[in-house]
Amino acid sequence: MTEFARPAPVPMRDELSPFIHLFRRYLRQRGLPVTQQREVVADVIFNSSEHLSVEDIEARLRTRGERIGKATIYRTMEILVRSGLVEEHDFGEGFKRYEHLFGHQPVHQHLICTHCSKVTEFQRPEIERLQDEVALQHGFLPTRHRLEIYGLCGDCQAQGVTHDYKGLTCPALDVA
Amino acid sequence: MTEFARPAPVPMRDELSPFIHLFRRYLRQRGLPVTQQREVVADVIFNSSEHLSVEDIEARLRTRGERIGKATIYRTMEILVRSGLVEEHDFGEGFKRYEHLFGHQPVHQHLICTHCSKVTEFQRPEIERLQDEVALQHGFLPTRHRLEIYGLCGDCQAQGVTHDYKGLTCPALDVA
DNA sequence: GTAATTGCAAAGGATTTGCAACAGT
DNA sequence: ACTGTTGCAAATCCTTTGCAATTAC
Repeated sequence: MTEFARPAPVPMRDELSPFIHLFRRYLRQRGLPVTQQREVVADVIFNSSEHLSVEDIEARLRTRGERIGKATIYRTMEILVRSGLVEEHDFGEGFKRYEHLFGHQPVHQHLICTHCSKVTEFQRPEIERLQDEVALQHGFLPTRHRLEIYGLCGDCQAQGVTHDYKGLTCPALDVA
Repeated sequence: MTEFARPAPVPMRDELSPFIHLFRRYLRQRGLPVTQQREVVADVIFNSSEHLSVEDIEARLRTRGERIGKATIYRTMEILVRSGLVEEHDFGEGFKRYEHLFGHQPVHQHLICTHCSKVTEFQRPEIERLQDEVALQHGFLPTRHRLEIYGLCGDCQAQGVTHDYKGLTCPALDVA
């Protein structure tokens, strides 16, 4: 039941995200071949508003009937990140996640549910100021920052999920 | 020249960090054996004000003349984190770093040099407020947050180091 | 046609796990 | 004595890399 005829195993160029043009343009500017694999991988990212792992991307490609090697996905992500069209995240899960930068605030932060891994974005412009202030105080030349808040999302709370043990340990408070 | 007689290959109990008592106490409370390996590994962390990787810890153990398996270090770090005496960090380097929590502000943030990996700590209490505010707005139940600022430390700037390409890409700005 | 990409499988690095020998209580 | 730990090696997970076949230009 995993393999059966799909309407359009190879998606038509016209059905790809309009943002694909930006990626094609970037590739041409660098003299890099615009391959079908690169287009489809980029399209998966461009069509998702989530923070996808390489495994997620693979799964969506499979759903589309595409069979693209994992190495190609990794190599394409590298180019996409370098192009500035996609951002790489490491939420401490042991693997990376990717997010396109269209329709987002140019700088934003993340709320990460430690139970269901859902990621919600928010923006607090004062972080930018704070970064510059702190950097100045320490003679630091800042390039980027990351603010992440971990906890339980509303859905998980509604389902009665309680906190993991994280932070709930009882540190020994006085010397024995 | 790596192997020669060391004064005290096995450190005496009395020379261990006074904080070791806290760890012993934690272990006893749980009915876990207080082993020499656990004590020495904990002592390495307790005696360093840096953010150590498992490899760093191994190196320091070697310097002390201790020969402790990597698996034991990993297993001990797990207990130390659970005890609340040590905090685990993931600065996106592909491995974890550990820091003890004595003599630190209970909550603090990090400045990370992308060139020499030096970590500087700072504290901005307003982050706490911000976390709670943002969480409230999104129906989130926060447990912890992380604010990290990446860039070049003063030393590296003084040595004439310039930024990596990170953030210096030129995203295609208009549709082709 | 030529140069770069693809896909596979092997390599790599960090971390984990299985298991027999061993240490702590 | 009994239970849990240690250390080694093998296994696992994510990611990178080498190389012959293939594709873009």
